[in-house]
Amino acid sequence: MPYTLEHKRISREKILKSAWSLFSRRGFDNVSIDDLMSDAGMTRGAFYAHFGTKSELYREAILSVLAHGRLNQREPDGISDKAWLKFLLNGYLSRGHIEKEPSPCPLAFLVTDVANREPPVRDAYTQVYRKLVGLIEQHCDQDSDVVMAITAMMIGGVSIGRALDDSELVDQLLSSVEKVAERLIDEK
Amino acid sequence: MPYTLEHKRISREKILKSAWSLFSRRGFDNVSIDDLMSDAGMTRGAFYAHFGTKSELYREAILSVLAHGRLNQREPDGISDKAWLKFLLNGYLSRGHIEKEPSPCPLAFLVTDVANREPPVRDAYTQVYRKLVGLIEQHCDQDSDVVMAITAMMIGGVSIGRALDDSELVDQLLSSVEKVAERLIDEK
DNA sequence: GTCTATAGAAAGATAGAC
DNA sequence: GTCTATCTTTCTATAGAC
Repeated sequence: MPYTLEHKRISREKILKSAWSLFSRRGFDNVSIDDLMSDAGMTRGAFYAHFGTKSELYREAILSVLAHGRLNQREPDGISDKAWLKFLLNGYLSRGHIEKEPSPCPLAFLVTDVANREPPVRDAYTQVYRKLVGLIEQHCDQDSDVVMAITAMMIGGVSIGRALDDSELVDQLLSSVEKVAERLIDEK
Repeated sequence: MPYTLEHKRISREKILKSAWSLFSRRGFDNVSIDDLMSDAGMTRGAFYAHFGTKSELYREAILSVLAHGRLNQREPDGISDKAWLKFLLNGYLSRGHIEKEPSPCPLAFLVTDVANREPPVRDAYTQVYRKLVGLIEQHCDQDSDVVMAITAMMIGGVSIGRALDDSELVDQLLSSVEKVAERLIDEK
């Protein structure tokens, strides 16, 4: 039996990982199934043994953040809620996240892209969004207005940063958002 | 002489208007030149008398906001800077902007889309972004950190709102961003 | 399950008539 | 300047061999 269930699971995970990375960096339409599969080390035909359509993969790739995303990391351990939140902010609002991160945040990298897609994809986005909001809510004792404003700033900051052409301006934007977000967290 | 210079100018403006609307609502890749031209009341072939490539039109459509965008409106007249800014915020962070506006803000509607494109397009986006930042800076006496955070919240709020699947959550997001932005404006 | 080959559709850009 | 017709490429999805 050359192909086990476990082998299939691994192939599926490889495809999801490639999808997360490539869709985020280039957008749904600019990634072909050929691109995806060769990045995952397979060829086109194998794709349909795992997913019914390209769009279905898109949805699954977004949802995979819930299981594998940075948001699940509890390190550094033993620090306070506020400190953890500031640690999160610092990594999120960074040039590294924008330029190099192989598994970036789909909320920021795919906002516009998702808005133009079918309900199942937007539903996946909404689930991930709720997760981020919930997480921030847990780590700072501010009302939900402030929490939602902070997430909007984070996602906005990173997505705008990716669109801008001027790296100085990007640095300024990221650091401004970080400062103001920290101020909002510490208020009260 | 059936085709005057003025007639050409008008055709060009029609194409730009259609491009602004359609690109914003569906994204660059999901709008064909056929779609654009029939929306503008012409056929495909005529396109190339006005623009060299689809991408060139994209850039021009984004830049056209500088001349024709809401940001140039000075109404309601005779009100204070802060009041004008709050008026802007209220319209920007609204379901009407997200759902019905025929000429929406490309900064919010096209963030992710622009990030995946060539330098000339990103340059256009950057110009429009600077314009919005400058405008907000002029109307509130806050440091540039707060100004950039507010723009990130605005653009983030609207673009996320377009991606979400749950209209209650969208309302909550928009109103939260508006409240916190107003609070930041009034501070000090 | 994965491969190669291919069908079928869509879209960007060009050519030539009016 | 605008039209119709067409070339060409690209890509999703399927078919059939191993």
